[in-house]
Amino acid sequence: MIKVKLIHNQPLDLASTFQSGQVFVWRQDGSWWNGVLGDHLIMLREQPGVLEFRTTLRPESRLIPLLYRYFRLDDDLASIQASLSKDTRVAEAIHHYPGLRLLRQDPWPCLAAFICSSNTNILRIIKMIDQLSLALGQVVSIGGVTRSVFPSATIVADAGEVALRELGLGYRARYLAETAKIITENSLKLERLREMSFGDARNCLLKMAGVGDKVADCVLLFSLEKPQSFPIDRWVRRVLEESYSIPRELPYQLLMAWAQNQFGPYAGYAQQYLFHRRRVETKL
DNA sequence: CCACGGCCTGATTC
DNA sequence: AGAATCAGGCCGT
Repeated sequence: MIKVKLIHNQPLDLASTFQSGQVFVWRQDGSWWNGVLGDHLIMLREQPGVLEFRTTLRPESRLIPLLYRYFRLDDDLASIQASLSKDTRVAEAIHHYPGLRLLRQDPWPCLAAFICSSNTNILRIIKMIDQLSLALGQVVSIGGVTRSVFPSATIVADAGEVALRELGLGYRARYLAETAKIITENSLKLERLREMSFGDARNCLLKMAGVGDKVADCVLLFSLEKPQSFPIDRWVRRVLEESYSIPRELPYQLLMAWAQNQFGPYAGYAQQYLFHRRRVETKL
């Protein structure tokens, strides 16, 4: 159980990155965070310019390129932030959370999480993801920390709607079961959506059960390499109405087009900053 | 294309 | 206290 370090030169704040609603698997335990990526348990601790980690992956050094991808350390965040800061509301949000980064997640767990996210709150999403992993996923542990792997689409499909309902998914059970089944039967590789254009990948997602505009845009942004994606939930809509004098209750597509024009090719980053800032403001 | 009601569930508000 | 509302929507009509 050795500790390994990933040295980087990028703004990175684990707390805001993990708690800004893009991912639901990370838990804080003292100065360490633990979570599961793929089949492996990861523990992370941040020091200036350095990410310290422990993992069940062997050899441990194999995790370094994976973390590099996961945290999108290939994005030059400073220059993205500079270009987004032409917008004063976004600039203000960046000022508060300069180390908030978008993550590059695995598409299936990401899709599943956001199918579960409809009409509910973050606490309950975490609970549902947790229940799915505990009931259907393999156990992984390091030292005293034990977590469970998020089950594959095949395992979820085999479990079936009734079992998912018993895990507390409610009406989302049918959506997740159906989508898992389609993905398994067509051996549809969600990763292939990365190679498609934003519009093509989006249309493909929209055909899946439980996936509408908002869920599709979350999956595109958080796992499919589409940084122009601009998911609009209640919070983001609220910000647009309050800070940009956007009329209330405009249709989703109209708002999305406005935002992509306003914020440009990295509109998704703007969304993440605005969303997180607005939510924290409410709690204050 | 838009508007509307129903839907699982748990916490919070009225 | 018990009902309505809210919470990171989607689906069918």
